[in-house]
Amino acid sequence: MLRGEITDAIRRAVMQELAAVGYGRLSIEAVARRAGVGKTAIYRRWNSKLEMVLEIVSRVAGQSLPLPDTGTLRGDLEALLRIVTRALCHPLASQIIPDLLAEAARNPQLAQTLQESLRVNQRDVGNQVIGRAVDRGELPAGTDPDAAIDLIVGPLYWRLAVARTPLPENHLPWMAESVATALGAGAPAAPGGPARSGDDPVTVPLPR
Amino acid sequence: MLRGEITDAIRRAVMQELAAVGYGRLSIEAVARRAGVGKTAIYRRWNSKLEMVLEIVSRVAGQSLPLPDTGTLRGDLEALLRIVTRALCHPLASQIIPDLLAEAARNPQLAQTLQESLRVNQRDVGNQVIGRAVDRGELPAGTDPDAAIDLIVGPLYWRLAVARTPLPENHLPWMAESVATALGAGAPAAPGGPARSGDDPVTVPLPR
DNA sequence: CGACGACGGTACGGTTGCGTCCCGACGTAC
DNA sequence: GTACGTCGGGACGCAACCGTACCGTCGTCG
Repeated sequence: MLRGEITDAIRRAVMQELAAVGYGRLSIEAVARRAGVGKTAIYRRWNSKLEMVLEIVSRVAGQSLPLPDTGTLRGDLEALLRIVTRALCHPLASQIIPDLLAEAARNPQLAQTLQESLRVNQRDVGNQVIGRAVDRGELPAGTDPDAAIDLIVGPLYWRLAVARTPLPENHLPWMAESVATALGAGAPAAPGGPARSGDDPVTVPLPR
Repeated sequence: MLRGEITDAIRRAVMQELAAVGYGRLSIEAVARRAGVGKTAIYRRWNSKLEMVLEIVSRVAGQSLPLPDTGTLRGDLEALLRIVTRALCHPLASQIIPDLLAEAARNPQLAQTLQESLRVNQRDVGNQVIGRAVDRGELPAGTDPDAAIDLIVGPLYWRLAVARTPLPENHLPWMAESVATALGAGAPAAPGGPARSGDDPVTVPLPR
Protein backbone atom coordinates (compact mmCIF):
# COMPACT_ATOMS: atom_id res chain seq x y z
CA MET A 1 0.00 0.00 0.00
CA LEU A 2 2.27 2.78 -1.27
CA ARG A 3 1.41 6.19 0.08
CA GLY A 4 0.12 8.50 -2.63
CA GLU A 5 1.53 11.64 -1.07
CA ILE A 6 5.01 10.15 -1.30
CA THR A 7 4.45 9.20 -4.92
CA ASP A 8 3.29 12.73 -5.68
CA ALA A 9 6.34 14.21 -3.98
CA ILE A 10 8.60 12.01 -6.08
CA ARG A 11 6.74 12.97 -9.25
CA ARG A 12 7.16 16.63 -8.45
CA ALA A 13 10.83 16.16 -7.64
CA VAL A 14 11.43 14.35 -10.93
CA MET A 15 9.90 17.21 -12.90
CA GLN A 16 11.98 19.79 -11.04
CA GLU A 17 15.13 17.75 -11.41
CA LEU A 18 14.45 17.23 -15.11
CA ALA A 19 14.17 20.98 -15.53
CA ALA A 20 17.26 21.65 -13.46
CA VAL A 21 19.77 19.19 -14.91
CA GLY A 22 18.00 17.48 -17.80
CA TYR A 23 17.36 13.82 -18.46
CA GLY A 24 20.98 13.02 -19.16
CA ARG A 25 22.15 13.98 -15.70
CA LEU A 26 19.02 13.04 -13.80
CA SER A 27 20.03 10.90 -10.83
CA ILE A 28 17.86 8.86 -8.53
CA GLU A 29 19.78 10.13 -5.54
CA ALA A 30 19.08 13.76 -6.41
CA VAL A 31 15.40 13.00 -6.91
CA ALA A 32 15.24 11.29 -3.53
CA ARG A 33 17.07 14.18 -1.90
CA ARG A 34 14.78 16.77 -3.46
CA ALA A 35 11.64 14.83 -2.59
CA GLY A 36 12.82 14.27 0.99
CA VAL A 37 12.50 10.56 0.45
CA GLY A 38 14.63 7.46 0.72
CA LYS A 39 15.94 5.87 -2.45
CA THR A 40 14.04 2.79 -1.35
CA ALA A 41 10.73 4.57 -1.84
CA ILE A 42 11.64 5.22 -5.46
CA TYR A 43 12.92 1.75 -6.28
CA ARG A 44 9.79 0.37 -4.67
CA ARG A 45 7.77 2.12 -7.40
CA TRP A 46 9.90 1.96 -10.53
CA ASN A 47 12.67 -0.33 -11.65
CA SER A 48 14.88 2.19 -13.39
CA LYS A 49 15.36 5.84 -14.19
CA LEU A 50 14.00 5.40 -17.70
CA GLU A 51 10.87 3.62 -16.56
CA MET A 52 10.25 6.25 -13.90
CA VAL A 53 10.64 9.17 -16.29
CA LEU A 54 8.53 7.49 -18.96
CA GLU A 55 5.66 6.91 -16.54
CA ILE A 56 5.74 10.37 -15.03
CA VAL A 57 6.20 12.29 -18.25
CA SER A 58 3.61 10.39 -20.23
CA ARG A 59 1.13 10.98 -17.42
CA VAL A 60 1.70 14.71 -17.58
CA ALA A 61 1.91 14.94 -21.36
CA GLY A 62 -1.07 12.69 -21.92
CA GLN A 63 -3.55 15.17 -20.53
CA SER A 64 -5.82 16.02 -23.44
CA LEU A 65 -6.27 19.71 -24.00
CA PRO A 66 -9.80 20.92 -24.69
CA LEU A 67 -9.98 22.97 -27.85
CA PRO A 68 -13.09 25.12 -28.20
CA ASP A 69 -14.74 25.45 -31.60
CA THR A 70 -14.75 29.20 -32.13
CA GLY A 71 -16.47 29.02 -35.47
CA THR A 72 -13.61 30.62 -37.35
CA LEU A 73 -10.27 29.30 -38.55
CA ARG A 74 -8.58 32.41 -37.24
CA GLY A 75 -10.33 32.03 -33.91
CA ASP A 76 -9.36 28.38 -33.63
CA LEU A 77 -5.78 29.16 -34.56
CA GLU A 78 -5.52 31.93 -32.04
CA ALA A 79 -6.97 29.75 -29.31
CA LEU A 80 -4.55 26.99 -30.24
CA LEU A 81 -1.59 29.35 -30.28
CA ARG A 82 -2.64 30.70 -26.91
CA ILE A 83 -2.72 27.22 -25.40
CA VAL A 84 0.69 26.36 -26.83
CA THR A 85 2.08 29.66 -25.62
CA ARG A 86 0.81 29.08 -22.14
CA ALA A 87 2.33 25.63 -22.07
CA LEU A 88 5.69 26.73 -23.44
CA CYS A 89 5.89 29.68 -21.04
CA HIS A 90 5.61 27.43 -18.02
CA PRO A 91 9.09 27.52 -16.46
CA LEU A 92 9.24 23.77 -15.89
CA ALA A 93 7.81 22.82 -19.27
CA SER A 94 10.01 25.20 -21.20
CA GLN A 95 13.07 23.46 -19.80
CA ILE A 96 11.80 19.91 -19.86
CA ILE A 97 10.20 19.74 -23.29
CA PRO A 98 13.21 20.72 -25.42
CA ASP A 99 15.43 18.54 -23.25
CA LEU A 100 13.26 15.46 -23.62
CA LEU A 101 12.79 16.05 -27.34
CA ALA A 102 16.54 16.24 -27.78
CA GLU A 103 17.02 13.13 -25.70
CA ALA A 104 14.33 11.35 -27.67
CA ALA A 105 16.54 11.67 -30.73
CA ARG A 106 18.88 9.10 -29.22
CA ASN A 107 16.52 7.10 -27.03
CA PRO A 108 13.94 5.17 -29.07
CA GLN A 109 11.87 4.18 -26.06
CA LEU A 110 11.57 7.75 -24.88
CA ALA A 111 10.83 8.87 -28.42
CA GLN A 112 8.00 6.37 -28.70
CA THR A 113 6.48 7.42 -25.39
CA LEU A 114 6.56 11.08 -26.31
CA GLN A 115 5.17 10.25 -29.73
CA GLU A 116 2.24 8.41 -28.21
CA SER A 117 1.36 10.88 -25.48
CA LEU A 118 2.19 14.15 -27.22
CA ARG A 119 2.06 13.89 -30.98
CA VAL A 120 -1.04 11.73 -31.20
CA ASN A 121 -2.97 14.21 -29.14
CA GLN A 122 -1.56 17.15 -31.03
CA ARG A 123 -2.23 15.50 -34.34
CA ASP A 124 -5.86 15.04 -33.45
CA VAL A 125 -6.14 18.69 -32.56
CA GLY A 126 -4.56 19.71 -35.83
CA ASN A 127 -6.78 17.42 -37.83
CA GLN A 128 -9.84 18.82 -36.07
CA VAL A 129 -8.96 22.46 -36.66
CA ILE A 130 -8.04 21.87 -40.29
CA GLY A 131 -11.00 19.60 -40.87
CA ARG A 132 -13.46 22.12 -39.51
CA ALA A 133 -11.90 24.89 -41.62
CA VAL A 134 -12.19 22.73 -44.72
CA ASP A 135 -15.84 22.01 -43.90
CA ARG A 136 -16.47 25.73 -43.54
CA GLY A 137 -14.83 26.32 -46.89
CA GLU A 138 -12.08 28.41 -45.35
CA LEU A 139 -9.37 26.09 -46.61
CA PRO A 140 -9.03 24.07 -49.82
CA ALA A 141 -9.97 20.41 -49.54
CA GLY A 142 -6.48 19.04 -50.10
CA THR A 143 -4.85 20.84 -47.18
CA ASP A 144 -2.22 18.63 -45.55
CA PRO A 145 -2.84 18.56 -41.77
CA ASP A 146 0.78 17.66 -41.04
CA ALA A 147 2.14 20.61 -42.98
CA ALA A 148 -0.48 22.79 -41.33
CA ILE A 149 0.71 21.74 -37.88
CA ASP A 150 4.26 22.64 -38.88
CA LEU A 151 3.16 26.12 -39.87
CA ILE A 152 1.05 26.60 -36.75
CA VAL A 153 3.27 25.26 -33.99
CA GLY A 154 6.70 25.67 -35.56
CA PRO A 155 7.12 29.45 -35.38
CA LEU A 156 5.83 29.59 -31.83
CA TYR A 157 8.01 26.73 -30.65
CA TRP A 158 11.01 28.32 -32.32
CA ARG A 159 10.31 31.64 -30.73
CA LEU A 160 9.56 30.46 -27.21
CA ALA A 161 11.58 27.28 -26.77
CA VAL A 162 14.58 27.85 -29.03
CA ALA A 163 15.22 31.55 -29.49
CA ARG A 164 13.56 32.25 -26.15
CA THR A 165 12.57 35.75 -27.15
CA PRO A 166 9.48 37.25 -25.50
CA LEU A 167 6.41 37.79 -27.62
CA PRO A 168 5.49 41.34 -28.59
CA GLU A 169 2.03 42.47 -27.76
CA ASN A 170 -0.67 41.35 -30.18
CA HIS A 171 1.74 38.87 -31.70
CA LEU A 172 -0.61 35.89 -31.42
CA PRO A 173 -3.47 37.39 -33.44
CA TRP A 174 -0.99 38.46 -36.09
CA MET A 175 0.48 34.97 -36.11
CA ALA A 176 -2.94 33.36 -36.41
CA GLU A 177 -3.75 35.66 -39.29
CA SER A 178 -0.46 34.92 -41.03
CA VAL A 179 -0.83 31.17 -40.64
CA ALA A 180 -4.41 31.26 -41.86
CA THR A 181 -3.32 33.17 -44.92
CA ALA A 182 -0.41 30.86 -45.55
CA LEU A 183 -2.65 27.81 -45.36
CA GLY A 184 -5.29 29.25 -47.62
CA ALA A 185 -2.77 30.23 -50.22
CA GLY A 186 -0.86 26.97 -50.34
CA ALA A 187 -1.45 26.16 -53.99
CA PRO A 188 0.43 28.61 -56.20
CA ALA A 189 -1.19 27.81 -59.53
CA ALA A 190 -2.93 24.48 -59.76
CA PRO A 191 -5.99 23.97 -57.55
CA GLY A 192 -6.15 21.04 -55.18
CA GLY A 193 -3.93 22.10 -52.34
CA PRO A 194 -0.32 21.67 -51.32
CA ALA A 195 -0.41 17.90 -51.02
CA ARG A 196 -1.98 17.55 -54.44
CA SER A 197 -5.20 16.16 -52.97
CA GLY A 198 -4.93 12.43 -53.26
CA ASP A 199 -3.81 11.86 -56.82
CA ASP A 200 -0.23 11.17 -55.90
CA PRO A 201 0.24 8.98 -52.84
CA VAL A 202 4.00 9.06 -53.26
CA THR A 203 4.01 12.71 -52.26
CA VAL A 204 2.98 11.94 -48.70
CA PRO A 205 4.84 8.79 -47.72
CA LEU A 206 5.53 9.69 -44.07
CA PRO A 207 7.50 6.54 -43.22
CA ARG A 208 7.45 5.58 -39.53
CA MET B 1 53.76 23.13 -30.17
CA LEU B 2 50.52 21.16 -30.04
CA ARG B 3 49.98 18.93 -33.03
CA GLY B 4 47.06 20.05 -35.17
CA GLU B 5 46.05 16.56 -36.25
CA ILE B 6 45.55 15.62 -32.62
CA THR B 7 43.47 18.73 -32.01
CA ASP B 8 41.34 17.88 -35.04
CA ALA B 9 40.86 14.32 -33.84
CA ILE B 10 39.69 15.62 -30.48
CA ARG B 11 37.34 18.07 -32.15
CA ARG B 12 35.81 15.33 -34.23
CA ALA B 13 35.47 13.08 -31.20
CA VAL B 14 33.74 15.81 -29.22
CA MET B 15 31.18 16.33 -31.95
CA GLN B 16 30.50 12.60 -32.20
CA GLU B 17 30.30 12.23 -28.45
CA LEU B 18 27.96 15.21 -28.23
CA ALA B 19 25.70 13.57 -30.76
CA ALA B 20 25.89 10.20 -29.03
CA VAL B 21 25.27 11.09 -25.40
CA GLY B 22 24.58 14.84 -25.32
CA TYR B 23 26.28 17.62 -23.47
CA GLY B 24 24.98 16.51 -20.09
CA ARG B 25 26.72 13.16 -20.20
CA LEU B 26 29.74 14.16 -22.24
CA SER B 27 32.84 12.91 -20.44
CA ILE B 28 36.45 13.76 -21.10
CA GLU B 29 37.41 10.14 -20.77
CA ALA B 30 34.97 9.10 -23.48
CA VAL B 31 36.23 11.84 -25.78
CA ALA B 32 39.81 10.74 -25.23
CA ARG B 33 38.89 7.11 -25.85
CA ARG B 34 37.01 7.95 -29.05
CA ALA B 35 39.81 10.18 -30.34
CA GLY B 36 42.45 7.58 -29.51
CA VAL B 37 44.16 10.13 -27.34
CA GLY B 38 45.37 10.49 -23.79
CA LYS B 39 43.38 12.65 -21.41
CA THR B 40 46.53 14.70 -21.03
CA ALA B 41 46.32 15.87 -24.62
CA ILE B 42 42.86 17.27 -23.94
CA TYR B 43 43.69 18.98 -20.65
CA ARG B 44 46.73 20.44 -22.37
CA ARG B 45 44.36 22.34 -24.70
CA TRP B 46 41.33 23.24 -22.62
CA ASN B 47 40.79 23.67 -18.91
CA SER B 48 37.32 22.21 -18.63
CA LYS B 49 34.56 20.44 -20.46
CA LEU B 50 32.56 23.65 -20.84
CA GLU B 51 35.46 25.63 -22.26
CA MET B 52 36.27 22.84 -24.69
CA VAL B 53 32.73 22.49 -25.97
CA LEU B 54 32.30 26.26 -26.25
CA GLU B 55 35.43 26.65 -28.34
CA ILE B 56 34.68 23.71 -30.62
CA VAL B 57 31.00 24.43 -31.11
CA SER B 58 31.39 28.13 -31.70
CA ARG B 59 34.06 27.40 -34.29
CA VAL B 60 31.69 25.10 -36.18
CA ALA B 61 28.59 27.25 -35.73
CA GLY B 62 30.38 30.47 -36.58
CA GLN B 63 30.87 29.54 -40.20
CA SER B 64 28.91 32.10 -42.13
CA LEU B 65 26.63 30.68 -44.75
CA PRO B 66 26.61 32.38 -48.16
CA LEU B 67 23.14 33.33 -49.24
CA PRO B 68 22.69 34.02 -52.94
CA ASP B 69 20.48 36.87 -54.04
CA THR B 70 18.04 35.14 -56.35
CA GLY B 71 16.12 38.28 -57.22
CA THR B 72 12.85 37.00 -55.80
CA LEU B 73 11.55 36.70 -52.26
CA ARG B 74 10.30 33.21 -53.05
CA GLY B 75 13.65 32.29 -54.51
CA ASP B 76 15.54 33.62 -51.52
CA LEU B 77 13.20 31.83 -49.15
CA GLU B 78 13.54 28.55 -50.97
CA ALA B 79 17.33 28.85 -51.01
CA LEU B 80 17.31 29.68 -47.31
CA LEU B 81 15.02 26.78 -46.49
CA ARG B 82 17.22 24.47 -48.53
CA ILE B 83 20.31 25.52 -46.58
CA VAL B 84 18.56 25.03 -43.26
CA THR B 85 17.21 21.68 -44.37
CA ARG B 86 20.64 20.51 -45.39
CA ALA B 87 22.07 21.58 -42.05
CA LEU B 88 19.30 19.97 -40.00
CA CYS B 89 19.47 16.73 -41.96
CA HIS B 90 23.12 16.24 -41.11
CA PRO B 91 23.10 13.31 -38.66
CA LEU B 92 25.53 14.95 -36.26
CA ALA B 93 23.94 18.39 -36.38
CA SER B 94 20.42 17.07 -35.97
CA GLN B 95 21.43 15.48 -32.69
CA ILE B 96 23.74 18.18 -31.41
CA ILE B 97 21.73 21.31 -32.15
CA PRO B 98 18.57 20.47 -30.21
CA ASP B 99 20.66 19.11 -27.38
CA LEU B 100 22.78 22.24 -27.06
CA LEU B 101 19.76 24.50 -27.39
CA ALA B 102 18.06 22.62 -24.58
CA GLU B 103 21.20 22.78 -22.48
CA ALA B 104 21.56 26.48 -23.21
CA ALA B 105 18.29 27.02 -21.40
CA ARG B 106 20.06 26.24 -18.15
CA ASN B 107 23.64 27.24 -18.95
CA PRO B 108 23.99 30.99 -19.50
CA GLN B 109 27.54 30.77 -20.81
CA LEU B 110 26.57 28.20 -23.42
CA ALA B 111 23.52 30.24 -24.28
CA GLN B 112 25.58 33.32 -24.88
CA THR B 113 28.06 31.48 -27.07
CA LEU B 114 25.32 29.98 -29.20
CA GLN B 115 23.61 33.34 -29.38
CA GLU B 116 26.74 35.01 -30.64
CA SER B 117 27.78 32.42 -33.17
CA LEU B 118 24.40 31.22 -34.39
CA ARG B 119 21.69 33.77 -33.90
CA VAL B 120 23.70 36.81 -34.91
CA ASN B 121 24.56 35.19 -38.18
CA GLN B 122 21.03 33.96 -38.73
CA ARG B 123 19.61 37.34 -37.86
CA ASP B 124 21.76 39.02 -40.46
CA VAL B 125 20.55 36.58 -43.07
CA GLY B 126 16.95 37.21 -42.14
CA ASN B 127 17.40 40.95 -42.21
CA GLN B 128 19.02 40.72 -45.62
CA VAL B 129 16.28 38.61 -47.16
CA ILE B 130 13.50 40.70 -45.69
CA GLY B 131 15.27 43.96 -46.49
CA ARG B 132 15.77 43.01 -50.11
CA ALA B 133 12.15 41.95 -50.43
CA VAL B 134 11.02 45.26 -48.97
CA ASP B 135 13.25 47.11 -51.41
CA ARG B 136 11.74 45.18 -54.28
CA GLY B 137 8.27 46.04 -53.06
CA GLU B 138 7.42 42.40 -52.42
CA LEU B 139 6.82 43.04 -48.72
CA PRO B 140 5.34 46.01 -46.88
CA ALA B 141 7.81 48.37 -45.30
CA GLY B 142 6.91 47.61 -41.71
CA THR B 143 7.67 43.90 -41.89
CA ASP B 144 9.24 42.69 -38.66
CA PRO B 145 12.40 40.68 -39.47
CA ASP B 146 12.26 38.76 -36.19
CA ALA B 147 8.72 37.63 -36.76
CA ALA B 148 9.67 36.76 -40.32
CA ILE B 149 12.51 34.55 -39.13
CA ASP B 150 10.09 32.76 -36.82
CA LEU B 151 7.80 32.02 -39.74
CA ILE B 152 10.63 30.94 -42.01
CA VAL B 153 12.76 28.76 -39.77
CA GLY B 154 10.17 27.65 -37.21
CA PRO B 155 8.15 25.19 -39.26
CA LEU B 156 11.24 23.61 -40.75
CA TYR B 157 12.97 23.27 -37.39
CA TRP B 158 9.83 21.80 -35.88
CA ARG B 159 9.48 19.33 -38.70
CA LEU B 160 13.09 18.20 -38.93
CA ALA B 161 14.49 18.59 -35.43
CA VAL B 162 11.45 18.06 -33.23
CA ALA B 163 8.88 15.93 -34.99
CA ARG B 164 11.64 14.32 -37.08
CA THR B 165 9.26 13.53 -39.89
CA PRO B 166 10.73 13.34 -43.40
CA LEU B 167 9.81 16.05 -45.87
CA PRO B 168 7.44 15.14 -48.70
CA GLU B 169 8.64 15.87 -52.17
CA ASN B 170 8.29 19.49 -53.27
CA HIS B 171 7.67 20.53 -49.71
CA LEU B 172 10.25 23.30 -49.71
CA PRO B 173 8.83 25.28 -52.63
CA TRP B 174 5.39 25.01 -51.09
CA MET B 175 6.76 26.18 -47.77
CA ALA B 176 8.54 29.12 -49.38
CA GLU B 177 5.34 30.07 -51.12
CA SER B 178 3.32 29.79 -47.91
CA VAL B 179 5.77 31.83 -45.90
CA ALA B 180 5.96 34.51 -48.59
CA THR B 181 2.20 34.73 -48.62
CA ALA B 182 2.00 34.83 -44.85
CA LEU B 183 4.52 37.65 -44.68
CA GLY B 184 2.87 39.72 -47.36
CA ALA B 185 -0.60 39.35 -45.94
CA GLY B 186 -0.04 40.19 -42.31
CA ALA B 187 -2.55 43.02 -42.04
CA PRO B 188 -6.14 41.77 -41.82
CA ALA B 189 -7.99 44.70 -43.41
CA ALA B 190 -6.08 47.94 -43.53
CA PRO B 191 -3.26 48.18 -46.09
CA GLY B 192 0.22 48.96 -44.93
CA GLY B 193 1.66 45.68 -43.76
CA PRO B 194 1.61 43.36 -40.74
CA ALA B 195 3.30 45.78 -38.37
CA ARG B 196 0.95 48.57 -39.40
CA SER B 197 3.75 50.41 -41.17
CA GLY B 198 5.03 52.89 -38.66
CA ASP B 199 1.91 54.45 -37.25
CA ASP B 200 1.90 52.34 -34.13
CA PRO B 201 5.34 51.72 -32.66
CA VAL B 202 3.85 50.00 -29.61
CA THR B 203 3.00 47.02 -31.76
CA VAL B 204 6.64 46.05 -32.23
CA PRO B 205 8.43 46.66 -28.95
CA LEU B 206 10.58 43.48 -28.97
CA PRO B 207 12.11 43.82 -25.50
CA ARG B 208 15.74 42.60 -25.50
C1' DC C 1 72.74 14.23 -33.13
C1' DG C 2 71.09 16.04 -28.99
C1' DA C 3 67.62 18.42 -26.36
C1' DC C 4 63.02 19.59 -25.88
C1' DG C 5 58.30 18.75 -25.72
C1' DA C 6 54.07 16.63 -26.96
C1' DC C 7 52.54 11.99 -27.28
C1' DG C 8 49.75 7.51 -25.31
C1' DG C 9 49.28 5.07 -21.21
C1' DT C 10 48.75 4.20 -16.44
C1' DA C 11 47.85 5.12 -11.83
C1' DC C 12 46.36 8.05 -8.28
C1' DG C 13 42.82 9.84 -4.50
C1' DG C 14 38.41 11.76 -4.40
C1' DT C 15 33.67 12.26 -5.75
C1' DT C 16 29.29 10.72 -7.43
C1' DG C 17 25.85 7.58 -8.61
C1' DC C 18 24.11 2.88 -9.08
C1' DG C 19 21.03 -0.82 -7.16
C1' DT C 20 20.62 -3.62 -2.95
C1' DC C 21 20.20 -4.59 1.76
C1' DC C 22 19.22 -3.83 6.59
C1' DC C 23 17.69 -1.14 10.33
C1' DG C 24 14.45 1.02 13.77
C1' DA C 25 10.30 4.01 13.59
C1' DC C 26 5.78 4.79 12.51
C1' DG C 27 0.87 3.80 11.20
C1' DT C 28 -2.66 1.24 9.98
C1' DA C 29 -5.65 -2.66 9.46
C1' DC C 30 -7.31 -6.55 11.59
C1' DG D 1 -2.49 -5.50 20.75
C1' DT D 2 -0.24 -7.64 17.36
C1' DA D 3 1.42 -8.22 12.75
C1' DC D 4 2.45 -6.29 8.49
C1' DG D 5 4.31 -3.03 5.27
C1' DT D 6 5.98 1.38 4.10
C1' DC D 7 8.71 5.04 5.79
C1' DG D 8 13.62 7.64 6.16
C1' DG D 9 18.25 6.72 6.69
C1' DG D 10 22.49 4.64 6.29
C1' DA D 11 25.88 1.40 4.48
C1' DC D 12 27.32 -1.72 1.10
C1' DG D 13 30.35 -3.10 -3.26
C1' DC D 14 30.83 -1.64 -7.75
C1' DA D 15 31.54 1.41 -11.48
C1' DA D 16 32.54 5.71 -13.83
C1' DC D 17 34.72 10.02 -14.09
C1' DC D 18 37.27 13.93 -12.41
C1' DG D 19 41.79 16.44 -12.70
C1' DT D 20 46.68 15.55 -11.77
C1' DA D 21 51.04 13.33 -11.88
C1' DC D 22 54.37 10.49 -13.72
C1' DC D 23 56.14 7.34 -16.92
C1' DG D 24 58.82 5.85 -21.39
C1' DT D 25 58.36 6.84 -26.43
C1' DC D 26 58.77 9.42 -30.47
C1' DG D 27 59.06 13.20 -33.60
C1' DT D 28 60.84 17.48 -34.61
C1' DC D 29 63.38 21.45 -34.33
C1' DG D 30 68.03 23.59 -34.03
